[in-house]
Amino acid sequence: MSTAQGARARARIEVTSAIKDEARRQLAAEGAAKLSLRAVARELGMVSSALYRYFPSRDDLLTALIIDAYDSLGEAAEAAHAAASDTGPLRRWVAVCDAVRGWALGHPHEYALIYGSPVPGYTAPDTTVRAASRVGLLLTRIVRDAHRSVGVARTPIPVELRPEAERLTADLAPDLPPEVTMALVAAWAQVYGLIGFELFGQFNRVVEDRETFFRYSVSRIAHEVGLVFPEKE
Amino acid sequence: MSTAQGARARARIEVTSAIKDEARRQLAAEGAAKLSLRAVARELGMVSSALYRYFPSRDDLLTALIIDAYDSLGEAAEAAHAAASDTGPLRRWVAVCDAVRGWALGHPHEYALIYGSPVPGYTAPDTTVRAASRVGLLLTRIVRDAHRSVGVARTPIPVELRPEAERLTADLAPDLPPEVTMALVAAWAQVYGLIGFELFGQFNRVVEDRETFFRYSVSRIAHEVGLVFPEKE
DNA sequence: CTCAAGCGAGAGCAGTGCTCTCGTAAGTGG
DNA sequence: CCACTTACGAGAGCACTGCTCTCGCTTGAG
Repeated sequence: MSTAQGARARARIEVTSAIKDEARRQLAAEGAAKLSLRAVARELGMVSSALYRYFPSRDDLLTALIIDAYDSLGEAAEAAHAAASDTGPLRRWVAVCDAVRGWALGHPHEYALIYGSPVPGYTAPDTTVRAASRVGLLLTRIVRDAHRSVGVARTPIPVELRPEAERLTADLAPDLPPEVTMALVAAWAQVYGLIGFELFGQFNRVVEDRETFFRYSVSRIAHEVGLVFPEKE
Repeated sequence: MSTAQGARARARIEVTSAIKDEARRQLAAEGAAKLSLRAVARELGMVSSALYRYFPSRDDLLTALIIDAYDSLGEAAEAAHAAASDTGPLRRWVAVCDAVRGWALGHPHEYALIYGSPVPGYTAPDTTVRAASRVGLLLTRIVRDAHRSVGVARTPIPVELRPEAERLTADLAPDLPPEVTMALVAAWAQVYGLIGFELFGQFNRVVEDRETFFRYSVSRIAHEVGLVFPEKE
């Protein structure tokens, strides 16, 4: 139904994706700030005003790129998870984190776009939310599986956090103990912190062997969410 | 020697700081992307070209703002530390982290500027490094004090990380065990991750009581660097 | 007192996002 | 099969940006 319904429509999605491709190229090359509609149009051999038939504004183009980036990152993470599906939870956890880091290093500007400072007056439309949560859901799944199979360690949480933890658990993973959901959310943020520091140069002249450092830190974070530590290397 | 050496020089530093103030205002209001030299000049009643007598380019203005932001953040952290100087290490740790988070929430655009995605082709000049490391040094000091007074817990690190950990220790805190320095660097990155996720909206519709969540998470991270956990509330 | 240096003003260049209008080509209803 | 609406590309134009260059005035050092 969506295929071959008029050459017009087909051409439209083709041009749309050509615009996104060229925009992604410029984004990767120069960063979001230097992404220019006119330059994209120029490169595609069209005039700038024509581009507005496809994206109503530069921000809309950026939003489209952001969603694609989330999806690309999510796919990379899921692929890594699938490749490690026959190993234990800890190794899968590390594999997924590694994949996220790898994607971030390979697509620094796109990573910055989705996890760095948001563009000026930008608030994420709901469309992005689903794409954005893929990695988080994946990590949740790993912990959930681990919980089902071997059980996870728990650290008590203070009373004032209990309501928060229970709401979170109900939303994310009702089958997990609240302590774990809590730690899981924090863990994901912490992994993001490690990647961000590396990517944005805060580790320059501080950490040298960043891959080893990352793997180690991420393992410790995994321990925090209850994944058993002394899993066979 | 630096005071009152010619009205010319005095006027210069006055205008320079007036420019920075107005630029900071625009930065806070609209974000780095919308900071415009011409708008700054306009607001100050001068013509845009005059501004180039003080800052050779827009990037140089931004760099100046970045250094000031680092200093402002560092001061906030150090003030919080001083205010909690008669308490235990864990509470001081939490106080400093809290101050950093507070500063970040109060200056989101400036925080984004220094810890979010770096501006386009920008590489931090050495001038910024010193200002940038103030918070890290402060956290190091807390852990170092704790180590001297009560000792800190250690978690063994894998062999492949030993050289890294030892180099790091030599650079940062020779009096600390390598396991701790290692964990400390990771901890700082993780704290940054928590703040970043909150600031950039990743906790929207996920975490509600963010202050409590942050304090708790930061306490757990403190535990990771060996600060004793069951310190009296 | 002289004179080079510092400074502000203005014009100007190349670039940007975005709007509007105008022909033309494509697909649709009669 | 033909008229008509719709989608689209081109072009001109507006307001804005960072940045450069030149021109005079002011200032402070020699």
